[in-house]
Amino acid sequence: MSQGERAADAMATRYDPQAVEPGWAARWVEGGYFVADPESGKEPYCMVLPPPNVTGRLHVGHALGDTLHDVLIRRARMQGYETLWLPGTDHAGIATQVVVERHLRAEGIERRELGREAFVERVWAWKERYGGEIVGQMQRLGASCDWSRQRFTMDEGLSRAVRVAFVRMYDAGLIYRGERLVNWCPEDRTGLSDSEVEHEDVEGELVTFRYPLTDGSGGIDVATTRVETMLGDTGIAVHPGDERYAALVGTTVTHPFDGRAIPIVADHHVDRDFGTGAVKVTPAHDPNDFEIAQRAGLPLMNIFGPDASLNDAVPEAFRGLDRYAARGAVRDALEGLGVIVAQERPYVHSVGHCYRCHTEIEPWIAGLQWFVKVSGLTGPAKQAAEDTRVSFAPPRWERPYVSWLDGLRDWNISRQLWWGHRIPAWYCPDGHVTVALDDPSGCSTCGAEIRQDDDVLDTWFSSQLWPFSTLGWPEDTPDLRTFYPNAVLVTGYEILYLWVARMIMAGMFLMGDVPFRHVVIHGLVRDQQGRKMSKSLGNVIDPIAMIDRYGADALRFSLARAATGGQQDITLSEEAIEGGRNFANKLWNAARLALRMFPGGPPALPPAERRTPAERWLLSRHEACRAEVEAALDAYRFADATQTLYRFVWSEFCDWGLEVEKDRLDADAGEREDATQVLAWVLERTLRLLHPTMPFVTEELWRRFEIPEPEVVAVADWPSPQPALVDPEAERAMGVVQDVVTALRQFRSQHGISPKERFDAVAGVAADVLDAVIAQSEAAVRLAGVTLSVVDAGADRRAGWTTLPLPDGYVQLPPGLFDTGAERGRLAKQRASIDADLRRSAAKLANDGFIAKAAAGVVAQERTKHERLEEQLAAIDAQLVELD
RNA sequence: GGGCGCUUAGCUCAGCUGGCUAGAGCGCCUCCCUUACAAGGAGGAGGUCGGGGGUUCGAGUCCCUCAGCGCCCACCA
Repeated sequence: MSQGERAADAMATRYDPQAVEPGWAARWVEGGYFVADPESGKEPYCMVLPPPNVTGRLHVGHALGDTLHDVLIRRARMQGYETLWLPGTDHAGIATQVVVERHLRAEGIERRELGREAFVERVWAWKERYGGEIVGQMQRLGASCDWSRQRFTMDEGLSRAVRVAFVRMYDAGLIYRGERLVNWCPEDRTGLSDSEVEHEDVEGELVTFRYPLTDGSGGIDVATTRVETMLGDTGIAVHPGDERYAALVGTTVTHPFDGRAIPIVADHHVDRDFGTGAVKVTPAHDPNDFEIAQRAGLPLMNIFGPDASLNDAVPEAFRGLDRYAARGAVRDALEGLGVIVAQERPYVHSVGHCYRCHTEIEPWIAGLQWFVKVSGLTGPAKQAAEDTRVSFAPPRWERPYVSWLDGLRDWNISRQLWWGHRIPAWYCPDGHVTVALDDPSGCSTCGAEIRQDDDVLDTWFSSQLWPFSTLGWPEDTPDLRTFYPNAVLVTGYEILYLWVARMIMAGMFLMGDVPFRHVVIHGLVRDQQGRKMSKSLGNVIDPIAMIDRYGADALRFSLARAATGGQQDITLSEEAIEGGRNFANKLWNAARLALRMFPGGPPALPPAERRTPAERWLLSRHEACRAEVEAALDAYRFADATQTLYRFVWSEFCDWGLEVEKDRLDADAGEREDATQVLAWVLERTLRLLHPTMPFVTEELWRRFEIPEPEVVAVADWPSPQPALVDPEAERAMGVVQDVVTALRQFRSQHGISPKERFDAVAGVAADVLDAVIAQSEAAVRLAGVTLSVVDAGADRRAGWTTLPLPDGYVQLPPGLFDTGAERGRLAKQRASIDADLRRSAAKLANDGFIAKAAAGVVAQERTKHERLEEQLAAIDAQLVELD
C-alpha cells in the first residue's frame, strides 16, 4: 500500500471544517506567509483593510469585504506579487465614546464627573480589553492579513501622522477656524460633518402664522415646520422682486412674545412661489437662514442649549422646554393670540439625523470650529478619477464620486468629544492661535501662556490618512516607498464619500499621488427577502455562528458567489451557506476518489498520446475554467469566478471526469497510473484556483499531494495558461458520449426501467468521433447501464429497433423493452417540440433579410441546425410508423 | 428637484460587445442508500424575460415610454 493510498483511505467520508480550520489558520501565521517584505524586489500589491471600529465585532458585512479582499490578495500572492494586506482598527470617536460612557453609567459613573483624563484612560483600558476581538474573528475567516503590521488610528505613529497632516494643511491654508452653524447632535453633544448627517423624510406640520407689522398697518404671513424656532427669529425675508412685499422691505414686524422689532429684508434665496413668499429667518438654527442673515446683517439669536432645550434667551414661559415640547407650546401660544393662519398636517419633509444615534440634528452655533477648506482638494481628486489614475469597479460609481466632489462644502472637523486626536491648536488670552507639530510651551506670537483646543478631530480625519499613515508616513519608510500607492481598495458604497473620497483628496495633497489604483465597491448584505439585517427583525446572520456550523470556506464561498456586481446589494441566506458547505464536501470526496492510488509528489501528465479522449476533454475543460476564472477575477467579477469553479468541479470534474475515469482507476497498473496522474494534475491545479476563495479545504487537500515545495498552497504558484490543452475535438467527442449516456438515462427513467436491468443499445455517431466514442464506450456502458455497441451513424440501422435522435447521432434500442403506448406518447411529445423548432428555423432561412444581412457564420449555423432537426424529425416519424 | 440600480422559474440570482432549444442554486415531483460523496446520484415539472411602443433579418440584450421596488444626492421655509 502506497503512502497516497493510506492518505486517501484515512480520509473521512465527510469533510469536517472544524477539525482542520484552526490548524491552518495558526499554521499560516506561524509560517509568516503573509508577512510582507518591502525589499524583495517583487512587484508590490498592497491593500489596506477598512479599519473596523476597535470595539466592533465581525458582522456579515465585514465577512463579505474581508472575503473579497482575501480572494484578491491570496491570488496576487500566488501570482508572485509582494503582497501586503494591512489590517488595523479605528478608534471611532463618537461610537466608542458612547459605548464606554454607557458602560460607565451602568456602574454609576458619569463621564463629566470622571474628568477628561480619567475618562480617556478608561477608554484605553476598554480598548485593551475588548479591542482585539475582531482580529481573532478575521483569522477564523481565513483572512491573510499581515498581522505583524496591525495598526490602530490612535497609536503613536498614526497620531503623529494626524498632526503632520493637520499642520501641513493648516500651513497651506486648507484648514481654518471659523464660527458657523454646525450639525449638532444633542444626544452625543457634538458637531458633525455634513456627511455624518442622514436625511430622512419625517411627517411634520407646516404652520403658517402672522407677524404683526410694527406700524400697525397689518401683518405678514410666514410658514414653518418648526414654529418653536420663531422664538429666535431675527428677520423676515422676501424675494427682492416680489411686488407684493416690495413696500414692506425695510420696515419691521413686532415679535408677539417679546416685543422685539424684526426687520423685513429682501433676499434672492426666497422662493416667491412657496407658501406666502415670505420666510421667517432664524439664523442660529437654520443653515439657509444663517446665510440670509450674513447677507442682510441680521443678528444671531441662539435659543437652544447643547441638549436642544430652550435657553434663557426666550421668554420665561418657554425656558427649559425641549424642542419638541417647545413646538407644541409655541403653537398653542400663537393659537391663543389668534395669529395662526393655516396648519398643514401631515407635512412630509426631510430632516437630518445623527448617523450614530439617529437623533434629529439641531443646526447650532457651537463656537469656533475647525474646517477643511475643500476647494483646494477636490480638483486633483476629481482629476485622478477622470484620467483613470483611480478607477472604480463597477464603473458606475465614478459619477456619484465626482458629483459629490463638485457639490462639496467645507468640512467641519471639530468634535466636542474626549476620545480622539486632540486638535493641535493652542490659544493665548490675546486670541493668538498656535498650530504646532510638537506641543508648544507658549504662544507662538506673544509667548503668553496657552491652552490647547478642547476638541478632538473627526474620526475620518485620521481615516483619510490610512493608506499611507499605516505604511509609516510621515516617515519615509521602505513600506511606504514600496506599497504606496496601494493596488486596490475594497469597500462598501456606504462609505464612498465619508472615507474613499477623502482618502483620495488626502492622498493627492499629502502624497502627491492617488492612494490606490482601483476601488472595488460592494453592496450591503441583506436577507433573502432583501431586508436589511437588524437585531429587531431577528434576521441577522452571525458569521461566527456560520463558521461554527458550516465552516469558514462555506461562508466565504456563499459570499463570493453572491457578490454579483449587477445590483446594488446582495442577499444571503443560511441555505446559501449550506450550499457552500456541500460544495466543500463534494470537493473533499472528489479528492478522496481521485487520490486513492496517488503516490504523492507533483502530478505529471502522461504524454499526449497516452491520454484518452475523456482525459483530453477534462484537460481542455479545465483550461477553459482556468481562463474564465482569470478573466473574472481580473475584472473583479467574484461571483463569476466562483460559479465557474463550482460548475467545473461539480458538473465536469465530478459528474463526468471522475465517473468516466473510474474504469481506468480500477484497471491494471499502466492505465491506472495514467488516469491517476491526469486526475491528480487537474485536481491539484483546481485546488490552486480555488484556494483564494476556499483557503482551508484547499490547503487540507493540497497537503495530501505531498508536494515538497512549497509547503503550503497559500504560497504555491497561480496556475499558468496551458493553451496546448485546448482540445475542441475531444470536447466534441465527449459531448457525443454525454449525449448518448443522457439519452439512455432519460429513456430508462421515462419508461420506469430499473437501473439494475441491463439492455442492449447501439450508438450511431459521426465518423470523425467514432474512434473516440468507442474508446469511451466502456464508461458509457457503466454510466447508462447498457451493453453498448458504437457504429458509424452512416451505416444501416437495425430494423425494428427504437431510435432516439441525438443532436449529433442517434441511439437505438431493441424492441420489447417498453410499453408501446408510452413510447408513442413520448415520441409524439418530442416530435412536437422538434417540429416547432424546425418551423422556426425554416422561417428564418426563408427570410431573405436574414440570408442577406446576418453574418455568414450565423446563417451557416442555422442551416446545420435545420438539417439536424429535419433528420431528427424523420427519425421520429420512422419510429412512429414502426410502432404502428 | 437631480441621479443611480433593480423588475428573467415558487424563492435568490446569472445572462459580456443583439444570433444555437433563456441558465444556475435552493425548493418541488419520480426513482435510486450503485464501495468518492444521501451534505449524494439519475430523471422531471416549472418562465408571454414588469406593461406598451420603436430600431433590426433577428431583442431578455439597444432606444423611447409607462408602472412598481430600492438607494444616493439636494439650501422641500
